[in-house]
Amino acid sequence: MAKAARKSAGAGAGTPPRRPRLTGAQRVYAALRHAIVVLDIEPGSPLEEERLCRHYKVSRTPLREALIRLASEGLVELEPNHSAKVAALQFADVVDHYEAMDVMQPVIWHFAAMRHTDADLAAIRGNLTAYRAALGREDAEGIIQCNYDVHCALGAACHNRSLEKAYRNMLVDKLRVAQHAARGLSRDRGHVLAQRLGGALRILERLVAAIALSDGARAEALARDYNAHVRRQIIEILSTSLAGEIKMPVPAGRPAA
Amino acid sequence: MAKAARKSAGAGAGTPPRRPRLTGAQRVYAALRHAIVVLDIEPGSPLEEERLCRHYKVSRTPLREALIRLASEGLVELEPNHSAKVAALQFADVVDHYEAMDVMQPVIWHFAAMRHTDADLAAIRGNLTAYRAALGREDAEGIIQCNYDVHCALGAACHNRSLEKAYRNMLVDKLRVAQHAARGLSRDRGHVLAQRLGGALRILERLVAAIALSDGARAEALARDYNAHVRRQIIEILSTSLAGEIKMPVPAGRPAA
DNA sequence: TTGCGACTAATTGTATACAAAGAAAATACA
DNA sequence: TGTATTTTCTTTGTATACAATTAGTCGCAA
Repeated sequence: MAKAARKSAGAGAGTPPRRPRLTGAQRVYAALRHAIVVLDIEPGSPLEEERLCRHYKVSRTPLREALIRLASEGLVELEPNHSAKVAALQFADVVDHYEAMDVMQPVIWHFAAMRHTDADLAAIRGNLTAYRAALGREDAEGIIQCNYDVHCALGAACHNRSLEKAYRNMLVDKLRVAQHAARGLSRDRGHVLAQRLGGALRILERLVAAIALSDGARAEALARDYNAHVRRQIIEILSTSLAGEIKMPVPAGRPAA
Repeated sequence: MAKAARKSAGAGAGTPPRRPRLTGAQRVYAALRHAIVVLDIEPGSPLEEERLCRHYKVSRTPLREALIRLASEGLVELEPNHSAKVAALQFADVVDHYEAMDVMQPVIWHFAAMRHTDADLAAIRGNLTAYRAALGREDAEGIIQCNYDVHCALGAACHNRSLEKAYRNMLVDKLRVAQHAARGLSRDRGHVLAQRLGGALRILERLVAAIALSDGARAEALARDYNAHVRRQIIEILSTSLAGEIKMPVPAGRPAA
């Protein structure tokens, strides 16, 4: 578990020959982030510093640095003089997330279609191939990670730092939502996920075609389809499989958009 | 300068009776953030830890915590084994920012109109009053801060954690852009800003009316007007007054949307 | 003069010690 | 027995010392 020090999980966004010389804080950050995202650590559970220090074999200084960075990503909650806690994902957060995605996804895909470079398109295709393979293997972990990578590549392709940053932040939530959903699926989660997300793959393949043609309007329309599809699948899984695992306060009396 | 420990610069978003018991790291974070945003510290300049420690009278541990948090906000750049640097704002960043705002602002305003509570509306009105007063005083600093507060209140009123988080991140950039622009205006910056942003105030007043009527479509339309207006004003200021101050590499060969 | 290389100084990364705040437990009292 | 208070203990916040890395300087040789 502790070796989850991916160099930079995202797509091949132009980071120069990154030195593999990682600081301890970076290692712990990556390891903790992975552990939280894949739910190796229970949401809501406290993160006592001493305990984590022993586990990751570092002192409190780099450990705290990792916690601070995770806190600003929203993955852990920090309150002065209290133990850090793994941020819990409420059902309302899932609803909010997909609503936000409904806004961002079409824009990102549109811009990606209009502004991509050849390298961007190649990166997207590469990540999509990996995603297809993961679906074929019915590898739940791989499906989720590769889907994330595809979206990172799309974010990079739209060539707007501001939008890309916002999108990447949302993708972290997406990762967590997907992991929560997958978790409710007992043993055959790979199979179920592959079933449920096969349609998503087809949409993504059409997206690549639209991007190659620089057809922004089509990409935008596909984004709406994609998001509606994925949201329905994930919400169904969450509603049926878990029902209680995730805290599910009545979706609140919010007027519909 | 070091007493810039605003309790929570944002709008009256529902934080319960915050204990005034701030940790040193929080103080330094707030002070440094303010200093960077209002350009007391030159963009690009290095932030040696020892020097800042002496200045803020804390040890390196809390200071580094502040730097890490600022780095994840994008206000400073952190590279292992090198001094932290104040992130520089390129002209391309400004362009990206307004493009992203073109996307987010209409959505935020729409949702704010549809979902606000009475308290939200009151908060927005309060912040707008402060903004109007700042314009009347021709107080550049106040204009920028109150404008920020108004937008924070709007973000809170849309009741979607995901969108609000994304919007708030963008507002930090907005702050910086505005400060950069104001900086190029020599002595009478308050007067010039008040002149240029008078139109923005009128749009915001119409927005409040639309929100009170829960008229989402109107709010959305106003957002487009508002953003177009502000972008034009700010870009004009940046183009004429500075021209060279901000690094302005040719707006890059990006295909238009 | 120029280019390379070792040395020195400065700066960051990490570990650890101590102070302070909070939580839990034990005790005293009604 | 229940509650309030004090005490103890755990856990975080901060300071500081040390290790590791980097940048700059000086010297030397081509």
